[in-house]
Amino acid sequence: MNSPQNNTKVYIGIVKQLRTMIEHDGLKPGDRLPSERELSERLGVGRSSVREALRALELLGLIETRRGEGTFMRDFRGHQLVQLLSTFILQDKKSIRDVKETKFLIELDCLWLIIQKASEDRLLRFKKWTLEADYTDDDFFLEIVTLADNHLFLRIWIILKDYYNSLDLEKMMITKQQYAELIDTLISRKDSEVVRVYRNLRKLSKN
Amino acid sequence: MNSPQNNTKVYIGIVKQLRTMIEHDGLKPGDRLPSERELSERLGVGRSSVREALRALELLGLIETRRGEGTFMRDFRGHQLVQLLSTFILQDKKSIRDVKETKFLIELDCLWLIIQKASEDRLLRFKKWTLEADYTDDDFFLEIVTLADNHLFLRIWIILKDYYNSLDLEKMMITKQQYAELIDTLISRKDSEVVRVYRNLRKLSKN
DNA sequence: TCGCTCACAGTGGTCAGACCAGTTTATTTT
DNA sequence: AAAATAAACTGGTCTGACCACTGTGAGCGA
Repeated sequence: MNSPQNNTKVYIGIVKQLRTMIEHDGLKPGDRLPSERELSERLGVGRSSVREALRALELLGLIETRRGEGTFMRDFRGHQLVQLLSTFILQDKKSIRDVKETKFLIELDCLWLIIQKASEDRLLRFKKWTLEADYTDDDFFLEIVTLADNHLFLRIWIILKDYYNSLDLEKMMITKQQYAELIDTLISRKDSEVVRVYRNLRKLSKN
Repeated sequence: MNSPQNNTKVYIGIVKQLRTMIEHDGLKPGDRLPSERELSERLGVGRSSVREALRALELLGLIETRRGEGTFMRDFRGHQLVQLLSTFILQDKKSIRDVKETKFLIELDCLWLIIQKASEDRLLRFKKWTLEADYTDDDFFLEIVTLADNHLFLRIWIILKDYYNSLDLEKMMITKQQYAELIDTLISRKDSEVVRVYRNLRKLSKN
């Protein structure tokens, strides 16, 4: 499906070559990449072009550079993307509302995922933990989102959380009782009509 | 201009200054940014540093450069970020499963948002459209996600959709009847217990 | 006056070289 | 052997140069 990219910029090509290089050499987080000068020579391009590619990857949080040491693979998390996406894209009031809404719905999605995926026994322990755990809002939902076992939701949620906190808004203050109530409700609805339709659609989407 | 602070890289500072510049001048998608050389002079930094900042923003899909013309604000969409995030981050099978799961749940979230936000009348027209519209899967859900009026969900969904399509997987084939059934169910549950708990939590999160 | 050509200025794209500021490694000195 | 020093890296930045491309306007001809 690759279109004939006639006007492909050099740094984009470098990014792609880096990607295959990383895959081929099996580079993992923490591993070191070749130096800028070596890449420049090996790929037959100028060092500035290499740098443009690296800076882009750095901003995306995929690599990390340390002066005097080198360039390293990074354990991708939200990172810089957070500040940029947030400060650039999320400026008006409506956007802030969208963030709240999205964060909230993702948290509920994860709660739902946990309940759908967990066994009866696991579910009881989960509910018990909900009531007993000593947590702040962030920690609580971080646990929820982690338990949902969906890395993508985790990534997105962390980004939203960081942005949300940077807004210095009033925090949600929800009691443990309310959480427990929600979980109870979701559990009791585990076989409800809505969920059944959800399930059907999901089954279909599993090719 | 920039006091050479220890750890702050110049191009990061430039990105931030660009951001405030865009905000201050009220630049909108399609508007032109100052040339690289002018920015270089105005900010008191080298042109290569300016370029590193611009390339990073370009990769994020925030700006667009046209040789011979200039640099322009972009109407942000998934863009390059898609291919990069996808090829770099989403490689193993579990990640693919996460993408499907996330895409699916976001679509349901948006459906839920529409139903929650819409008036009785709007809802009827929506349901009618669901049955009558001639759409592909993508178009249908694009409409759903758009109607949900949450730009963040829209952005994320487009990214996921593009990645999903690039996988060359079997498409979901769901009938209009099934869609309608789901919508009916969601509407009928609009005031159900689950939704009420959702609402309560949401109210609390509205500080 | 109108319409066309064409040179020119401006813009992004790229490169090479230079220097700075750190880190690591090898070498010398103690 | 240990410590101090020097050399050889690394990324960070700036400058100047050249290319390819675009828009403009001066100048020419009709």
